[in-house]
Amino acid sequence: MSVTPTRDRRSERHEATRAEILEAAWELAREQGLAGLSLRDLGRKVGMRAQSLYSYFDSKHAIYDALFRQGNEQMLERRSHLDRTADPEADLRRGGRQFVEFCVEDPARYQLLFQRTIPGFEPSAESYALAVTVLEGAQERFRALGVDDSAALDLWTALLTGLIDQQISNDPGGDRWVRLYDEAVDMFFDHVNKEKTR
Amino acid sequence: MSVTPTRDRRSERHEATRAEILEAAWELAREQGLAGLSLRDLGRKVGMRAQSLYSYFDSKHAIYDALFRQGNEQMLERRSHLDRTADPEADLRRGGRQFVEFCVEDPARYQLLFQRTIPGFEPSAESYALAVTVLEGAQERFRALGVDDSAALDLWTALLTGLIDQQISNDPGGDRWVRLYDEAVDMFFDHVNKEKTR
DNA sequence: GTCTATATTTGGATAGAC
DNA sequence: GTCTATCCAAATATAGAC
Repeated sequence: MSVTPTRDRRSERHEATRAEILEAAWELAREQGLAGLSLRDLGRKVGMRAQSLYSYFDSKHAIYDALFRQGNEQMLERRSHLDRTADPEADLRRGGRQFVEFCVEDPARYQLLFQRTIPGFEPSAESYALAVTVLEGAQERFRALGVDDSAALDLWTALLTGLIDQQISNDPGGDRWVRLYDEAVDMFFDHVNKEKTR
Repeated sequence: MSVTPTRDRRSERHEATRAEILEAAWELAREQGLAGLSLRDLGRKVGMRAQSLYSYFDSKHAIYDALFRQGNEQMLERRSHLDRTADPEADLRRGGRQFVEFCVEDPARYQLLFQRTIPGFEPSAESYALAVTVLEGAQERFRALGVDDSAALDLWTALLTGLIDQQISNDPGGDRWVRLYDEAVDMFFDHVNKEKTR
């Protein structure tokens, strides 16, 4: 008679190896660019042949998908620590700063999650929905602020991504643009509040 | 006795073919992304084998270089039609708008000129210097405005590239972010003028 | 699960005939 | 200047032995 153990040591090991592969993939993406990721290098990094990776992922695409999902989960995890207070402007300020820092701290992740530069890669609808959640959070706070203008949300995202893109493209690892965050947000809220009272 | 003609029909033809190749390269870059450009496709598009392209360019790299140079020349040509008036704020407004439109009208060109996403491609120092010229023009107008703050210039570039990036990434071919230009610039100058009078 | 062996494709690039 | 013929390298992916 066979006994079914409650823990499946085999699949635990499988999952652990999968996680190890993804971690190595992040490192390679950071080192040589997201598009430069190759299965050979990835295999070498985890101590196996490229072909053996197929025991863990169906394709290279599936690896990008898993990375995309991990990135989104990291972002949601980060955002879950943001409390909502009675002051929506302060909430937006903190949310925006967190977003900028999250993006700048790992340009490869930013590229995967928010830019469409991997040829032929489309995130799964499920993962994409996570990203929309973040935008909706911001929109809600704008409404709480009394701003019902969709242009305000678009201007807000443009302001944040402008700082992020300039920081990543022209001063990687530095803070030349990130340090302008408070000033930029002051500017933005001065503008929004002026529009409101018109 | 041989006679030297004043026109060299052979090199004229050579130059014309080079130009034709570059035009085809732009089209391919627009269609399938800048990084997706391949010599095989490029040759097919101009009706020759990939190997024959080597009669016109030393390498694929040399083609990117030539494209980079052309893109910068196009930008400078465009900017040469911008007059400098007695009103530096109006000059900045027009210059910024022109820049946004120039970038948005050809995302592949924007990617080549301003983002660093082609693996291993570094523009020649000469071409890079052209790009710096544009920034210096903006800086000069800020000084004329009485703004001597380098942060203002950085905030200005972040604002413009934020609109551009969002437009290209999230509404290609549309105007969802570009149409916010005037509002964004109003916001910016309100802020700058407030700082000035403090 | 990992390996060897191999298929296939797709790049960039060179040599030499015409 | 263009072609054919080739080379070389790198990449994804599959088959089958162990």
